[in-house]
Amino acid sequence: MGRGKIEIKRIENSTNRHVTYSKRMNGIVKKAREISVLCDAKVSLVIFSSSGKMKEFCSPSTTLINILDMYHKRSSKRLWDAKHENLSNEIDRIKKENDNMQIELRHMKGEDITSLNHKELMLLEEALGNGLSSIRERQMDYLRIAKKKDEILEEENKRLNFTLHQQEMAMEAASRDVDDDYNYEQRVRGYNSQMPFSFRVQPIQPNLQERM
Amino acid sequence: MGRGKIEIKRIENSTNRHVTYSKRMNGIVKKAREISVLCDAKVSLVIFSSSGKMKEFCSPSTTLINILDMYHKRSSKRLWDAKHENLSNEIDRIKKENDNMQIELRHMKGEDITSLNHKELMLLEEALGNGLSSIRERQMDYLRIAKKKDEILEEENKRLNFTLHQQEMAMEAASRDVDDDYNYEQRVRGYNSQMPFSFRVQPIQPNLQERM
DNA sequence: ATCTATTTATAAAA
DNA sequence: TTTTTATAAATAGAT
Repeated sequence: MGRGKIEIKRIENSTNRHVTYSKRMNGIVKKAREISVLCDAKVSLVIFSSSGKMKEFCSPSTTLINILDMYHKRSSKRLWDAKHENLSNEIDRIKKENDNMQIELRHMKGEDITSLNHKELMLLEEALGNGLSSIRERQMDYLRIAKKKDEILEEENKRLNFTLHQQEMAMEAASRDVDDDYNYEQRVRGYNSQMPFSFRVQPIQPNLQERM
Repeated sequence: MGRGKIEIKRIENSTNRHVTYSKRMNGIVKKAREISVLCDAKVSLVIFSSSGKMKEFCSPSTTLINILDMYHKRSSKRLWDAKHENLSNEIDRIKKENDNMQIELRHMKGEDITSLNHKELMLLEEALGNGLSSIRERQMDYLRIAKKKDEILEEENKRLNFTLHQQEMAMEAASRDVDDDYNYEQRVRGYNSQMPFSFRVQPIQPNLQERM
C-alpha cells in the first residue's frame, strides 16, 4: 500500500526505516484500538523501536497487569517466578475453601437446601441439634452463675443488715448515756437510707464476675 | 476498507463481530510481524477475544519476558512488585474472610462458644432454630412425597390384585370346562406367591421419583 | 508534515 | 470458517 510494493525485510536506509517505523507504529496502535472497540477484545501492545523508544497500548477495558494475568493462566509459561505462581495457587485454594464454607454456612442457616438429599438433611439436622444443645447448656451456665451470684449477694446483704442493726442498737444505748448525741444518730441513719441499695454491699467473689 | 465504511464502535451483531475479529486479528499480527522485520522493532502483542481466546505475537528477536523487563525499566510502573503486592493483599483479605466464616461455622456447631456473651448466644440460638425449622420443613416435603407414593402404590396394588383375582376366577371357570387344566392354574398361583410383594407392581409416576 | 498513487486490508456476501 | 470482490484504509515514495 504505497507508491510501490516493498519486500518484507529490514529497511537498510535508516531514514526510510525510521519514517516507516513511525507510520506503521501509528497504524498498528490504531488497529489495536479499533479491534478492541469493534470486537470487545482485550489488547496489549508494547513496541520498542530499534532506537529504544517504547510505545504502549492497552485496551481501555483492562490493564497490562490484567492481561498478563490472563496470559499467565492460559499459557502456562512462567512470566513471573515460582513465588507468584504459589501465591496464585494459594488464592485459588483458599477461594475454593471459602466457597465450600459459604455453602456449609448457608445450609446451616437453612438456605439453598433443596439440592440436599434425605441423608444429608439428617446429618445437617443432627449438627444443628448439637449446636443448639451446646448453646443452651452454655446459657444454663450463665443462669447458674447468675443464681449463685444472687444467693451470695443476698447472704451478704443479710450479714450487713445484721451488723448495721447491731451498730444501731449500740448507738441507741450510747445515746441513752450521752443525751445530746441524738443528732449524730440521725445523720448516720439518713446517710444509709439515701444510698441506693446496690451500693451498700460489695460482692467479693472475683470468679463470679464473668461477662454476660 | 471494505464494501462499506463502518463506524468504530462495538459491532452488535455477534456473527459479524466474530468474523471481523478473526480478520482484523490476523491483520494486526501481520502488521506486527512486518514492522518488527522492516524496522527492527521489538513487538509484543497479546489479544483476547471477547470469548476469551488468546492470541500472542512476539518479535522473533525477543521474548515476552524480555519485553516486559524492558517495559519495567522504562515505565516506572511496577509490574511484578505491584502484582506481588496485589496477590498478597488478596490472600490476606480472603484469609480473614475465611477465618471469620470458620469461627461462625464453629459457633453454629456449638464449638468455642465460651467467649460469647448472652446476647450473642441468643442470636446464634435463633439462627440455629431457623435453620432447623427450614430443614425439618424440607424433610416433611420428602415425607409427604413418600406418603403420596405409598398411597399410589397401594392403590395400584389393589387394582392389580383385583385384576389378578378376576383372571383366576375366569381360569377356574375355564378349568371346570376343560377338566385336566388343573395343573396350569397351580403354576400361575405358585408364580405369584413366590414373587416378592414389591415386584408385583410398578409405579408409573415419574414426578415422584425425587431423590431421597 | 503532507500529498497521492498504489498496495493492502477488510466489509459484505456467498 | 474461508473465499470473493468492491471498496475503504494504509502507506511508500515524493515533496
